[in-house]
Amino acid sequence: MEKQTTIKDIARALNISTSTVSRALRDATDVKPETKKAVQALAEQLDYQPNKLALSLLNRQTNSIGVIIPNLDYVLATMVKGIDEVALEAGYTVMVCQSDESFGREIVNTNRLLESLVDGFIVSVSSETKVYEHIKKIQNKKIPLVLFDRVINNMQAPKIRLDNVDGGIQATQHLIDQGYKKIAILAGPENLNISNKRMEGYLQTLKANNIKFDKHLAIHCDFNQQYAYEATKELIAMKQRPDAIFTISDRMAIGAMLAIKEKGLQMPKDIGLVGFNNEPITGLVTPSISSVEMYAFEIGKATAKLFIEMLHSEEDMSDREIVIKPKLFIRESSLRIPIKR
Amino acid sequence: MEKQTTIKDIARALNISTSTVSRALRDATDVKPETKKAVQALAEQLDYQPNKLALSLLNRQTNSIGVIIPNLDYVLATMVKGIDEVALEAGYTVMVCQSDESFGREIVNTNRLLESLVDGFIVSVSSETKVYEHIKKIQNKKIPLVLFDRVINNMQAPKIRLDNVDGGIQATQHLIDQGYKKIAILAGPENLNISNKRMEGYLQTLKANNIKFDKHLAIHCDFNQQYAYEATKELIAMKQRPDAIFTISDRMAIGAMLAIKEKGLQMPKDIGLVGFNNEPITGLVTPSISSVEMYAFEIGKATAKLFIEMLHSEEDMSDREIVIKPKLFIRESSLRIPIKR
DNA sequence: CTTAAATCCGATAACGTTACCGGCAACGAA
DNA sequence: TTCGTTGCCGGTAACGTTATCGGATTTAAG
Repeated sequence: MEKQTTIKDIARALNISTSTVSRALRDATDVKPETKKAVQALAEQLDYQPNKLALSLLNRQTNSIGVIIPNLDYVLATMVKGIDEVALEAGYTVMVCQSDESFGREIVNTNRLLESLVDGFIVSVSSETKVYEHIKKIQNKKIPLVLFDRVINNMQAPKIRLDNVDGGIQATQHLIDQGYKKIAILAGPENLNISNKRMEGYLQTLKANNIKFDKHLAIHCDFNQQYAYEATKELIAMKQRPDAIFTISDRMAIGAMLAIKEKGLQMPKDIGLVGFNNEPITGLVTPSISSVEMYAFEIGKATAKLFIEMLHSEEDMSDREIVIKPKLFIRESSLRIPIKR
Repeated sequence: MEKQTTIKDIARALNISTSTVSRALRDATDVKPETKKAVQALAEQLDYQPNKLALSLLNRQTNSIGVIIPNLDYVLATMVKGIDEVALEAGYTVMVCQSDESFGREIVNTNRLLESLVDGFIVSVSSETKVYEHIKKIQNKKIPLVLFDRVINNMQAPKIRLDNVDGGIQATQHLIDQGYKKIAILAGPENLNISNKRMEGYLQTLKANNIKFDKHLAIHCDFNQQYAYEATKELIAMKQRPDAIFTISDRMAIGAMLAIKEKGLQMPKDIGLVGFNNEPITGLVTPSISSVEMYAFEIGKATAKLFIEMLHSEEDMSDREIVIKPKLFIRESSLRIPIKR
């Protein structure tokens, strides 16, 4: 990597001062038109590009956003796409750091970006993360922070998230409406808030419909297809097996589907299934799987918008919370009774 | 965002010079132990973090890598994961910019990162990209560049890519071995190199097996499920319809599968299907779809390794080309004759 | 012809950090 | 006592850029 052309090179070549070059390039008023032209021509010729580093150092802003996420699966990749789009539009560059669900890597990533490389943070915490010192550190340094999707509940920061309780309600109520009586739930890790909220919706709905909660029908397992497959095998091996399963992700729904098929049970007749995320795959498998759409792209865009608003506003926004409503998409896996309109 | 503590703050507080503080923090030899301790203690207390911007400006290196990719679908997200892992290990931060397959956004992203924000580039071009001026600009400025996956053929730069021709050969030969006679191909956009190479493998294999190429059986369509669905509908509506389809992505294979099912044809009996990428979904749909594994994670890691080697070496590496061998995973969609071992 | 205003430009400091050089003590040796 | 040698520290310049101020020259106005 060789030395890039700088304002000094241009100044030297034209025998003028760097100040004048700087002004000429920014098309300031107090530069003679000829000088301006000469400078701009030479800049063009030498392929001059201003050094952002120097500018950032001077202005104390980098015009870049640090995005900390646990992985790049379908949902988060979609959210990042939304963030990216809005950020690009607003002139910001996005630095995406994925922790691969590792607490340690989340901390490393955060610290790296903290070294004055970004103007602020957009964070979704990993499933391993139970302690939030590294996030609090961002706040202590008064650096703008927005939480999204996997938000931290008792943290004073703007948040954008899905109404996960409502998602749980929609899924569960739908299964009840379809005549399912023993509804199991495959939840995620116990400390994962989005999972717990979806389960809360499930519990609320059972109660509202006077169905007693059977704790054997609620299984926490890792956010992954294989575990869901195992867990489902256990569920449907019970003497009083459930007649429906609500999984809090589509990956898990796929795992459940595999176990159900293997056992030779029919969906939706013998057993109903509802997933979460509404990934494209849910419409492609047989039977197609009902799933709760979480509008990931919109959440991403809303997050970036809120973040940029925060950067430009003096107002304290730490109480802001944007909650997106999910929507159940009903497909074959849970539709026993035709929907009336 | 408030002012962060700097070396000056510490110097002022302890009534010493910034030079001494700097040395004390770097644990240099020529500082009195007491001074050193005092400085380090105060730095700890004030949560001092060195300003990377200032360092980068001084050392002319940022320790970050710009990654330009067309999207964040399964394959590229997996590759990015690989890049990320190696880069993190080596102390680099990765800036991922996706162009969303837009030529314009690719240029914007490149220029943004060019403003001295990254030490080099890892690039996979968008499917829209037919002109490479923005990439050449990187090279003109003598900034390290590595191309991966969707490489640019006639560009003098290190490349890491899949042996796409071989992937095409494996898929096509397998279909021929399974007794399919009229094998169609769903290719991507016409200027997309990876697509053309896979097709080249297809053509070579036909020739090697003395099968005449029928140009009506080769369809170029957008890299997407919907178009593949439409194209397949046309293919199987032909009077002499193909008895097998090779699609150059799994997304397209899914589209083809939907069209085939809709028509009531059976896989693998009536029609065989082979996809590309070996996405998890191929093993989950019914029938499961044979697909060519491209080892995306390994490609990502190899790319980052080569890139970092390039940064630290004086040697000209622009002739380097790492080619990864793909491997066909045979599943239900194309298996008519049991494989003998 | 003088004065005020307009036009154009350069010097300087600053952003945060480190490399480099030089200086001042204190100390031991001659 | 004198002279080098350490040990410790401070000053300065530099990375690339811009904001600010002030100065010089030209132009316009009286």
